[in-house]
Amino acid sequence: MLKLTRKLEYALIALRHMQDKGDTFISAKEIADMYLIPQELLAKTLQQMVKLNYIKAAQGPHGGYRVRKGLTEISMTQFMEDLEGPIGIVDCNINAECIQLDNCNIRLPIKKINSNIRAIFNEIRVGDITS
Amino acid sequence: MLKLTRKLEYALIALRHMQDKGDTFISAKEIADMYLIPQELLAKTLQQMVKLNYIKAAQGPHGGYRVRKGLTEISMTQFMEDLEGPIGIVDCNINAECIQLDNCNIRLPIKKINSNIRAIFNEIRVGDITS
DNA sequence: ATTATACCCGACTTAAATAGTCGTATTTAA
DNA sequence: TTAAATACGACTATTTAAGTCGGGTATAAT
Repeated sequence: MLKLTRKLEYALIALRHMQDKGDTFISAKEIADMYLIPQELLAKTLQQMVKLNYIKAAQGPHGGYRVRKGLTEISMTQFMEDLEGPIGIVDCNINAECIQLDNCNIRLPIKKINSNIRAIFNEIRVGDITS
Repeated sequence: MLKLTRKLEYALIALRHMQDKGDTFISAKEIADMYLIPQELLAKTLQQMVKLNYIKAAQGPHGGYRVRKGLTEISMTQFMEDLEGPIGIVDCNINAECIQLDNCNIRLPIKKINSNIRAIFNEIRVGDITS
């Protein structure tokens, strides 16, 4: 309950590691070995972040990834939702497709909690975690 | 990601419904029918709440459950953890059994986020949702 | 006493989400 | 030409959450 996904953890760990290394390209293997993360899984996550323009990739030997400037300013909400889709502690906060909607007697207070949680992640920037 | 369990939703819906009905005993079936919740599942959850002394049960015809006074003062953190176990957005916030612990480069900021989320639920009482 | 309604409880099954693996192709530095 | 790296999609496994079932006990009403 209320867990972050591993993908997100791995992404943040990787970003922080890359950030520490400055402008040099870091391979998925290096990060996977260092933090004992399954390499293929990490690789997929890094590729996703390339598409999102969060990081830049270089192919070939001595290739790898490096963080793009500006990433650190992105809010955690955006980061998390880009990687994993919308945040919502219950489904009706996301798709509003619930058979009980009209009937539901706890909808409003739950919605409020949900926005409190979003607020937390809105206030945090990726850079707060990775630098 | 970051979802509440249905069990928790069902529990809150049931509590609110019972609360609205005052001191009369309400059957699991009545609630299940009204909110389209699987009856057996709801029943199990209600039974768990009886053990936790959150509600009182009466057996036999016209039996059912009713809310105990004082429940509304309990914090959501306590309520959630009683029903579903410890809250932690990552595992190392719960059991501290992670092979990467020493190595982990995002542990502290994540821990801080975790306590922010706990803080939200600490400030909310069950009664804020069910009455 | 009997019956019907409701709680009690544990074992089981199913479904969904998350996590992880594999194979193949492409790029590029040495 | 080779080796090291990314790119990408399909596949499998694991874990967690959700839901079901069967048999038991209590009790009010008749």
